[in-house]
Amino acid sequence: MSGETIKTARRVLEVLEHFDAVERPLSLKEISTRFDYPPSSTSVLLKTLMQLGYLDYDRYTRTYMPTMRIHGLGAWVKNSMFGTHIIALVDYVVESTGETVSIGTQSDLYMQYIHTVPSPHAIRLSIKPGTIRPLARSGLGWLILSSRSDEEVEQLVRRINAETPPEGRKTDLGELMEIIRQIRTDGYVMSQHTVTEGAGVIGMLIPERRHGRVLAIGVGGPVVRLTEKKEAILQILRSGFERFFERDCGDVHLGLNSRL
Amino acid sequence: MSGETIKTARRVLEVLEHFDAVERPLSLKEISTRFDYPPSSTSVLLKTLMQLGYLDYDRYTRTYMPTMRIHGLGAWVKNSMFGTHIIALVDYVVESTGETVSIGTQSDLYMQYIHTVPSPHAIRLSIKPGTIRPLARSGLGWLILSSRSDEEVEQLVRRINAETPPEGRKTDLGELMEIIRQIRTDGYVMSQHTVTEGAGVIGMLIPERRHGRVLAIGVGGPVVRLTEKKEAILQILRSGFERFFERDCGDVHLGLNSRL
DNA sequence: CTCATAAGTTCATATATGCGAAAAAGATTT
DNA sequence: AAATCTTTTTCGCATATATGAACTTATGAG
Repeated sequence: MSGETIKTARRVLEVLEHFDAVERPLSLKEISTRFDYPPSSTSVLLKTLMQLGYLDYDRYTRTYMPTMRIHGLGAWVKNSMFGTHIIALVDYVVESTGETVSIGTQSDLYMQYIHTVPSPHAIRLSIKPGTIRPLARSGLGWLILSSRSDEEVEQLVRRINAETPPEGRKTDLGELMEIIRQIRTDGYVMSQHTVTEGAGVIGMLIPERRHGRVLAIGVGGPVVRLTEKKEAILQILRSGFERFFERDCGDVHLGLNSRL
Repeated sequence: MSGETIKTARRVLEVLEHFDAVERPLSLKEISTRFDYPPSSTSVLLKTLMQLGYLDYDRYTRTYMPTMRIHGLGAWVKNSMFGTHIIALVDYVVESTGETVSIGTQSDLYMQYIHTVPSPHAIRLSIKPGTIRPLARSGLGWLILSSRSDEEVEQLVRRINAETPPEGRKTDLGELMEIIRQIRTDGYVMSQHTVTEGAGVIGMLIPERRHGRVLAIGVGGPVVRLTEKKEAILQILRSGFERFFERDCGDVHLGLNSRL
């Protein structure tokens, strides 16, 4: 499974995110040091971002600062991908459970968190939107797979194993199908310690696709807290669906006919 | 003056901006065609953006879609760079003049629009935030230069001319100093047809620096409309300063002592 | 004012990336 | 089911980019 990314693409986004982290102008030196980029590479990259309109450069303080161009990006995604009702659902579940709530979808052969609202608790599961997890080895990944046909799952597992390097862990189809059958029966997933020791997720499929994508909602937090209030969380999710989705959603599985 | 940018950096931002323009999932082919990128280069780039968390990929619709990671970037810039009072000033001037209003600053050897609020008119001057203009050949550029000492202006012009390719237009210091003296006398700039035929800008220096940066506010639009209501625009700018800035701003020049 | 230090730029070379052509995979039509 | 078309991936090679060392410029300390 290739994890290689284009170095410059990664750097562009690292730099822009770093400005978000510090929230002040930065010098070439500060960025170069922070990411261990060579100064000459950093200089060319920052000049490029200035030319493209994303940064401005003050010769007198010798610092770079983002322009407002960056701020406008992606404003449409929230409504287009989630609609006001899914956003309302997420906010409702955060308020009602007190935990971090995320929306996940299948992204290539991964499960990807495409939206996250963090818990107000100081002790919280911290998930950055965009984060990817193995599709066949994460709670929401299993949940999403449970919406696919057995044949599709088999095909995906074959693909995943084909792209796994020899030293990587292969996915056992039999074990995975067992997990998926259980999820289909329960109508939800609860996974503990699967990705992060001590952390878990309780999730359900969202009874609506967006842009052809299966979406899953997950409540994440320390396993101890999740275990204590598991039944409450499930009830909150169910009542959230009733409240924010118009149609009957007694059977939240989107069916074996996943190619819509 | 080197206009070269790193190809991949440019592509990263072109792709992300294109999603904003179309507001729907896109296939590799659509992106490749839109920008005339080779398919193999497009494939690697999109996979990289997925790995970095900015896009998700749906294998079934074979389309990419941004995640919410992009949406959070730059949210702090508005308040940090402008404060609520400069934002309020801009909105007030847009409402009162009916024209596009922008904030410009010196960025390296350019004047850069770092924030823009478009006019509600259908016929409006359209300026994308981040856009750069020659410092010595634009209205807001001259305005910003008017806040520098004569010595600093001379040094900048020398630098600009050194970086101008042989076939490019050199800046005549004498002519420029004449323009700048006039602006210093008037307390504002009105430029017509300088960058875009038929378009102009009326601007004043903002009586406050942010992060060490000189800021200029400009009202842009068709020359005809600007000429008609020039005095009104100047009055609106002045009353805006009085309203949104606490200190006395009778002399909006920030002084010859520009190194604060 | 001089010297030392720090930051940023330049340039030749090494390496990563981009490209085009071919191949593979998927979808549509017959 | 087979053929055809479209989209995406693969791979060897050409080109762009990244790097390190040296140089230049700017700043701060004495």
